[in-house]
Amino acid sequence: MITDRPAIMDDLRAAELFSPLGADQLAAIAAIARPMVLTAETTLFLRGDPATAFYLLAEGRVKVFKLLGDGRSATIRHVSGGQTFAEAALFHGIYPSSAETMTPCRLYRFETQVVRALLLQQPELAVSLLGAMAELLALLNRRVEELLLPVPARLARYLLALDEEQASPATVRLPTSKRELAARLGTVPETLSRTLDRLKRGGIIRSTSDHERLELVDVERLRRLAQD
Amino acid sequence: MITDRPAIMDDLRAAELFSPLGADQLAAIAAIARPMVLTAETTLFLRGDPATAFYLLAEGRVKVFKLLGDGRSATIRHVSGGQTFAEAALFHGIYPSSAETMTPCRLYRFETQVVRALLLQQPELAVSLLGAMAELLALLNRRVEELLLPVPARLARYLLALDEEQASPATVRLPTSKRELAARLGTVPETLSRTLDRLKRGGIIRSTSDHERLELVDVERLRRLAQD
DNA sequence: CGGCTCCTTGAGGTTAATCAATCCTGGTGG
DNA sequence: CCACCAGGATTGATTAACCTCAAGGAGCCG
Repeated sequence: MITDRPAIMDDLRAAELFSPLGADQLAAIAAIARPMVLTAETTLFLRGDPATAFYLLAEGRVKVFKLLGDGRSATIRHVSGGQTFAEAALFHGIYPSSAETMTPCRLYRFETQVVRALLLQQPELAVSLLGAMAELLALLNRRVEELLLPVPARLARYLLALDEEQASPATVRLPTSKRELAARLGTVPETLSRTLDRLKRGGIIRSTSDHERLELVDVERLRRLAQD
Repeated sequence: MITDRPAIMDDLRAAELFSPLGADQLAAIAAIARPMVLTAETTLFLRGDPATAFYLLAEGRVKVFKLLGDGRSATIRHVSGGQTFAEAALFHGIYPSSAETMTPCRLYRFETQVVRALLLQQPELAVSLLGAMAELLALLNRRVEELLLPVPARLARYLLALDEEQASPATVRLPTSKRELAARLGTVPETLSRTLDRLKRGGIIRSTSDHERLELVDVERLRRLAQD
C-alpha cells in the first residue's frame, strides 16, 4: 500500500541514476520531475507510442516487455524502486517496448524536451546518465547471451544472480510469480515448473519448509549448470 | 594473427558505440584513446580493482568473468571486436568483474578521469554518446526479442533489415559467411542452410544466377514470416 | 591429384512448446 | 464451519523445432 508521500528530493537521492549528483543538480531535476501515482496493471506506454518521456520508479514494481505476435509477452526487464526506465526515449521517437505497473506505483515522469535542454546545461548529469545506460547495456548483453543457453542454465544463472543480490546465504526468495519468472527467462510456466522439479530431484535446490524460499543446496553444480 | 595496425579512426568508426558519432567527435575521442596490444591470457583488471579505465576491443576476444570463491570462474560476457566493455567504470569506483584476453588482442584504453573531463567539457559529445548508447540499447532490445522467435522468423527479419540498408531493390548480399551468419542468428550452420533451402522451395527467396546474392521474391510472405 | 575449408544433406535424438487435465490454495458466500 | 470457486501451479502426453553427429559434395590452392 502506498500511503505516504516522501519529498521529491529524497526520492531522487535514492535513485541509482541521480544519487551521485549534487544538491543543486538534484534541485534542477526535481524542478522538472512530474510525480505520479498509479494502481497495479496500469499501462504506462505501448511499444510504438511516441516517446515523450522517461520515468523514475520511486516505489512499486514495473514490467518492461514486448508483446509478441501470438499474444505471448517477453519480459525485457523488471524495474524496481530507485531505477529509471525508458531512458532511450530521450533519443528515439518511439518506445521500443511496452511498460506497465505490476503493483501500485509511485513514480516520476520526465519530459524528453525538458531533459535534453537540461543535459546540455549540466554535463555532469549527462555523464551520470551515460553510466546508467552502460549498466543497462551490460544487462541486455547478458540477456542475449542467456537466451542462447538451455532453460536449466538460464534458471541456474537467475538463481545465482538472485543469491548474490539477496543477503541470505545460499537461500533465495523468488520475487515474482512463476508465470512472470517464466516470461523473464524466455520460457513458459510448464517448462519452468518441470525444470525446478528436476533441480530439486537432482538435489541441487530444495524448498524451505515454509515453501517461501529456495535453498541452493549444491551451489557448485548450479554453477556448472549455468555454464551450459 | 594481428599484424596490421589500422588507423585509430577506423577502429573507432567500426565500434558499435562510436559509429553514429561525427568526425570531429571521433577525433576528440581518438585523442584520448590509448592503443594497446596484448597476448592471449593477459589479465586486464580484477574484480575489486579501482576502476580507472574502460576499453574498446578492436580485435581479438576478451572474457569478462567473476572469480568464484573456490577458484572457478563464471563468465559474464564474451567481448568480441568492435565492442566496449567495463563502461561502468565511468561511474563506479571499483570493477564489478574481472577481465582477461582469450586471444591476442588489439584494444584501446580510456582513462575514466580523462573521459569524464572530456565529456564535461563537451556536453554535445556526452549527449551524442547518450544517443549512441540509446541506439545500442534499442538494438539489443530487438536482439532479445528476436531470439524468442523461431529461426525462420529471425532469418526473415535479418534479410528484411539487410534489404533496407542495402540500396539494391529486393536483393541482398550476405555480408558474412554462413557460419558467421548462423552465429549472428543464434543458430548453427546446418539449420541456417536448411532454413534458406525451405525459403527457396517456398518461392520466397531465390539465389541470383551468379550465386552472389539473394533475391527476395515474395517480400510480403517474408514479412509475415518475420512476425512469427 | 590430395588436402583444405566451407557448405549442404541426412538420420537420430533432445529440448522445450503446446494442449489438456488435475491439483492446490486462498477467498467467498452460504 | 464448510462447500465451492477462481487463479495459479503442476503434471502428463504429444508434437514440433532444432541441435548433434556423420557423411558427402564443391570450390580452391599447393
